[in-house]
Amino acid sequence: MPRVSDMKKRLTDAALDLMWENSYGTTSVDAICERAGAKKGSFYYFFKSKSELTAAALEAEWNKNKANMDALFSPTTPPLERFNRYFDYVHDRLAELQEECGSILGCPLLSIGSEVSTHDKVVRDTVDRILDRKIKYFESAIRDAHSQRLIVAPDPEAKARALFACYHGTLAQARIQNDVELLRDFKHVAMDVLGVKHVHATSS
Amino acid sequence: MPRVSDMKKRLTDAALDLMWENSYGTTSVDAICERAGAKKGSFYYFFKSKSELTAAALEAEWNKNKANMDALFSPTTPPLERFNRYFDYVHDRLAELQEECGSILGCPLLSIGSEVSTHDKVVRDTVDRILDRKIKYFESAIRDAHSQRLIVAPDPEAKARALFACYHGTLAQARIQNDVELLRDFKHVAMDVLGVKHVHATSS
DNA sequence: AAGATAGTTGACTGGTTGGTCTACTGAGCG
DNA sequence: CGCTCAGTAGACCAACCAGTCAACTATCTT
Repeated sequence: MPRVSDMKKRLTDAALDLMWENSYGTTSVDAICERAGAKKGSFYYFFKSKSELTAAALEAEWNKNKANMDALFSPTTPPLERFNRYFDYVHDRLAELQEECGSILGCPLLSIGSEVSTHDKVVRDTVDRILDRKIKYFESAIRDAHSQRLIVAPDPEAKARALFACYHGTLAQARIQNDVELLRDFKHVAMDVLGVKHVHATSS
Repeated sequence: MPRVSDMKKRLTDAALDLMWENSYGTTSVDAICERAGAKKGSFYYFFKSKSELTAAALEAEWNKNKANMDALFSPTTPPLERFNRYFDYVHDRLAELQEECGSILGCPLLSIGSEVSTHDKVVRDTVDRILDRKIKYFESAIRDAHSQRLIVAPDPEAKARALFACYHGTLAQARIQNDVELLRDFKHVAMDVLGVKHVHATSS
């Protein structure tokens, strides 16, 4: 078979970078091509539309991150510790990106998802699917914590969704205010949401 | 003074409607004009750019809602009850809008804010300012709850921010999944975040 | 009635958009 | 060598974009 090319990857990488830093709507096909060093023809050779490219980019990003998530949420780590490590990891990563590009970028799934949800079924479904997969990490950590009697969570799925939503709200807030410190405190909020008993000296 | 016109209001209303349902990026000046029944010239007579119009629209929306917020968060209402009423109100409102337009729309401030935060200072600052004002309602309710010993919240501002972020994350999630039910459960999550003791029969 | 002022009109510009199309290139296989 | 075929090139298109402008109109004041 003739010729192989890394162009597909270059295009999805470029797209994700631009959409993460800016937004889906303001990221043009031309801009994606330019950053990927591709010409229009190549773009439409690999993808039949901007929204298909976006779906592919999000899936690719997920695959890149999966191993990392698996490690952070390894069953060999105590369940509540998994959350701490995950939140630390995201905090550090976003802080790093902030130095590169000057802005807190939040979660691309959430930003892109909420931007296109009402008018792009392809991207929306992809976002939905990936979010579901991510929630599964939360869910099983919560179930483990429950079975170890660290928390009371008779409905781990609902608890996971709630915590997930809270975390993503905080990420969005951090993006808008461009303040990474909002993420530092989230660990404690998470423990509240999970219902971990406080080690406070306060009574009443 | 010659001639009065409601065009400014029609423009901000149209803009907010369109941006709420779709997004900032996909809402064109032409589309705003069409919905407002205005011509290009009128638009640029009142506003010098799309982002200035957006800022004005968000401020106008805030003013429209302020009285309502004041009532919901009235100091005459028991502090935790204020939250219940507020969450119920938003839930009902979004459910109503869903019937009209088929989608859960979330919070326009958050969607627009997170979309433009990295590249539109005017809109970003407006969003930031209004979010701050909204958090104040949470903050004073939390402070009241604390002083009535309903919760333990030595830092009401931080607690308010946390709850606010959690709520907006849930709104975003509801928008993406187009599922209003996610909001119904939030009341309980909120009580967890606030640290209200459970009335559960369950013992650890 | 006259004039000042607040608001309206729509044609126009120059650049950008997502997307199409045809001609081309180069690596590997027989 | 020459064929095949994955991948590349870039000109082209119609629609659309934000924004400009000079002419126009309606209403109030005097």
